[in-house]
Amino acid sequence: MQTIEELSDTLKLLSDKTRLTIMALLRHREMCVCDIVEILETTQPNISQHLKKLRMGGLINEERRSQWIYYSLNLDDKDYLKQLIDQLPSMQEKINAVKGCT
Amino acid sequence: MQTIEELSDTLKLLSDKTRLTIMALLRHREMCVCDIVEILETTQPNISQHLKKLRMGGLINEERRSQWIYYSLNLDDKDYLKQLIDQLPSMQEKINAVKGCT
DNA sequence: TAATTATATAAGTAAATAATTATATTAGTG
DNA sequence: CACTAATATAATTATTTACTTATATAATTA
Repeated sequence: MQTIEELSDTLKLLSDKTRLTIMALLRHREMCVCDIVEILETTQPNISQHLKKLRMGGLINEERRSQWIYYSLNLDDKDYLKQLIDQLPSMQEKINAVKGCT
Repeated sequence: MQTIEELSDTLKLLSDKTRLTIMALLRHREMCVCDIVEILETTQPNISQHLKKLRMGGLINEERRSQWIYYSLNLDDKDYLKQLIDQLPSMQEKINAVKGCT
């Protein structure tokens, strides 16, 4: 159970198409910023800012490994959000289509 | 399964605090516009416009009965949204606190 | 340590949108 | 039919926000 304000803030995070696509990507595997930038074909600051919002909203985890920072879903305690994310189409084709940024 | 765009549009509808509160209210029972206006303490056009968006997004039903138009949830085929709405706190106290608009 | 790669932050701009005020529509009633 | 009540629509305004461009930080490597 949460307040209406908490839930609306969370849904606001997920209601942006770019951020929702990031969540769809991370459903497949953790990714670093450059992976996401390449797949979504946008600028690095754009993705970086969206990731920051998702992280501050508690929806993703961040972990630095040398020069890369990996992001992953953080929904283990949020079943009602997992159900949402499960509605999203597979991003596997898009993931396969790029070569990786390293 | 839906497109990312469809889901983000739906979440945008639910990410507004006023609209999410309307959904929380309708979880208890169908309501006419004046009920909601009274409970949320805002203007009639404001609520009317939010209801229109929710209706056009397929999230609520509309039914006229003489001069009143009653709105109710339309989530029977959307389990992943029902779970969301179930996260919302009860509005029973707020509903009890008003006298009804008729 | 200079150069490079990956990422973050800051500032500015343009577009989207919630709320307000004013007006129109629809239905019931004397 | 005039009047009132319930609701919708239109237009305006103010706020929010996504994206861009420019710059800063952090880690790696030659």
